[in-house]
Amino acid sequence: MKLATWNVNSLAVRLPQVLDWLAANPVDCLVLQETKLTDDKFPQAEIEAAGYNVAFHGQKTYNGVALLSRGAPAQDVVKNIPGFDDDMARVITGTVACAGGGIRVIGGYFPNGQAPDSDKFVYKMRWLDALRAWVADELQRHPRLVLMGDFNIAPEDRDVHDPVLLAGTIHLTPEERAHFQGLIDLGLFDAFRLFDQPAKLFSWWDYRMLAFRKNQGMRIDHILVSQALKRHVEACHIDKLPRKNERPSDHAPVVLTLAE
DNA sequence: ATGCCTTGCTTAGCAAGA
Repeated sequence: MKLATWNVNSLAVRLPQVLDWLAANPVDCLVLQETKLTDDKFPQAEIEAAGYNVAFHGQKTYNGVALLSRGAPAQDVVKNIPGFDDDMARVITGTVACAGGGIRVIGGYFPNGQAPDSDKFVYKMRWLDALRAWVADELQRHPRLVLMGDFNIAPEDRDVHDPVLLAGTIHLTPEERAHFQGLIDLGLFDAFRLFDQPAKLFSWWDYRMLAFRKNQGMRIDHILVSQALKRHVEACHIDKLPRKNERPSDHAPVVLTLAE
C-alpha cells in the first residue's frame, strides 16, 4: 500500500506529469495541492482514464486540493475544515480502501504565511488551530489516519539548506514549529523521520537562483501517520525525479509505503 | 537588500507563492 502527496503548482500545467508519474509510480492514493482549478475545470475524465477515482475541492486561481485513489472511490469525503469558515480550498479528507482496513486520509495545503509579521501569518496560525482540532476529532473516529500535504513548515533546522540564513523566516518560526509539534502531540509520527535519512533531503526548491541544482531547498511536504499505522510503515521517501522535468512543479512528491 | 522564477488573470503588470 502506497500513499503520496504532491504540490503540483497548477494541475492545468502539470497534469501530463502527474499522469506520467502515476504510470511509473502506481500508488494507491495521491493527494494533490495547488491544483488552481475550479471544480468545473477539473480533469476528472483524464484521471479516471488513468485508473484512479478522484475527489476534488478547488477554486479560481489559488489553492485547490484533490484526493486520488485506485480501486474504490474515497468514502465519506469532507471538504475543508468543518466549523472553520474559510474561503480558501485547502483540505480534502476521505477514507481509502486498504487490505488491513480503511485509512482516513487528510490532504492539506497549509497556508504559506508570507512573513511572520503579516496578516497571512495570523491566518496561518488560526488555520493551524482549526486543523489541529479537526485532526483530533478525526483521530477519535478513525485511528488509522494519515495527514499529508504541503505543510509549509520546516519542522527542524536540518530540514532547510541554510538554517542560519533562514532563521526566523517563514516556515521556520517557533510559532509554526510549535504547531507542527502540536500535530505530533496528537499521536502522529513524521513518517520520514521514522528512518535514518541522508542529510539535506528536501521536498521543495525555489524556481529562482538555480536552487534545485544547488540543492538549496526545504523539507516542507510531510506525511504524518497515526500510532495505529506506525508499525506498518515500511518506507517514506521523497521522489526528486519529477523536479528535473521540463516545466516542473517546485515541489517533489513524498511517498509512504505501508505493509499490507 | 532586492529580485532572481512560475502561475493565473488578463493582455502588461500585478499578486502570490515559499
